[in-house]
Amino acid sequence: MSNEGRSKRADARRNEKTLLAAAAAVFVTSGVDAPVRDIAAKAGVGMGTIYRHFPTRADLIIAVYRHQVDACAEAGPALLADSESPHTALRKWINLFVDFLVTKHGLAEVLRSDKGGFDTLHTYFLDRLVPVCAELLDAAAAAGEIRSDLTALQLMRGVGNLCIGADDPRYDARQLVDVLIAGLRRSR
Amino acid sequence: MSNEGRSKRADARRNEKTLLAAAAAVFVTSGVDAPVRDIAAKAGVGMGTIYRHFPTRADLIIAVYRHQVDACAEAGPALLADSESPHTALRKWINLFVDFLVTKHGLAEVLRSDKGGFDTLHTYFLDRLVPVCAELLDAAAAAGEIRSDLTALQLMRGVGNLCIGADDPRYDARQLVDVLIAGLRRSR
DNA sequence: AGACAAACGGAACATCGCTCCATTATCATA
DNA sequence: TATGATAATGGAGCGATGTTCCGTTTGTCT
Repeated sequence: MSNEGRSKRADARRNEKTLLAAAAAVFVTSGVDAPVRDIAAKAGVGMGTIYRHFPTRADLIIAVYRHQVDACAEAGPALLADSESPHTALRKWINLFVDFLVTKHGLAEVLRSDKGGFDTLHTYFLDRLVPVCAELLDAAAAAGEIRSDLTALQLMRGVGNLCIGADDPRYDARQLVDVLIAGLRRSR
Repeated sequence: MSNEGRSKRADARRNEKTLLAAAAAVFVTSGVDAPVRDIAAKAGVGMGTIYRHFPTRADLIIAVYRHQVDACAEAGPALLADSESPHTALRKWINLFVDFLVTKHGLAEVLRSDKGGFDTLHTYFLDRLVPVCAELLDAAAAAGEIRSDLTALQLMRGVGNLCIGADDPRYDARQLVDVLIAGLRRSR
């Protein structure tokens, strides 16, 4: 899907690039659930073209943010190597993830749910990031720094949920995630 | 609004009861964002009737769950008096709130947002519960048991967010809330 | 150049929230 | 009890949005 190779026609490849740029632009102004028509208009293409390239909205969102998600995933092992303790590495990595989420209006909202056909999006994020999170989590648990009764999947979903509604200035998602991570510390 | 007294016509009062019952029934099967048409059909009335009695969906949801929210709010002071420590009272009260939220499909989802006209719902829950939460939070802070840099509003929103998607059996909202509350404990 | 398939565009259909007002039912009053 | 004022109803209709479908256009290959 979203083939970047030479296998498609030239106009198809061109339109895919145009669509990604248009979608990225619309996402920052109207959020990730902007009307399909708006994205099509911004790109100057018909709606059929969007659906041909990105059958579901999830596919489009994934394509737009793939690089950033990958960067976040790849930062995990590096942090683990560079930080003085696994718990610190975990905290830094989670902060990276939170920074990414809160700057994408509405992304955390649609990331949450298996509802509405956003299955693919949910699955992609989890497949890509849960293993990284698990590595950091295991390291911290092995070092005896945190409780070990929480799975990486649980933690990721919890953090994702806490980032919902971060647009509201009265709600500080970062602070709540801090509290959550503090709660991981092994008691006593 | 939603006058229960003798001031309205008999058929109006009758329809209001019918609507509340129908809405409650539909909410458990289809979630709180079930189509308005479905609720009207279930109640055997026209859609205009719904909008006359409950101008926004939030009004309907509030009317359906008002008693349970009130019960939760009133349980706060009682828990504070009965528990051995304010922190324990806070934990128990939060658990009460979480139990309420996770059993109402989709309620946490719509509770989150100022988006989509659910303002009233958000406001009602917060007006009713934040003062109670603040009392418990202040007591625990005064006892030196928890960090004091978190507002009751922040905490309530965080807990509400963590309850989103609790339908999924792989996601245990209660456990994550436990971790969050544990994170409130004053370090060292 | 010509032909063929890939890609396109946008009209058309479905769903849902919400409004509007002609019609119906209730109730105070004579 | 009959009646008229008016409270309340119901559902067609409008606008917004997601999604499909197919006649038309355009690239590419020979």
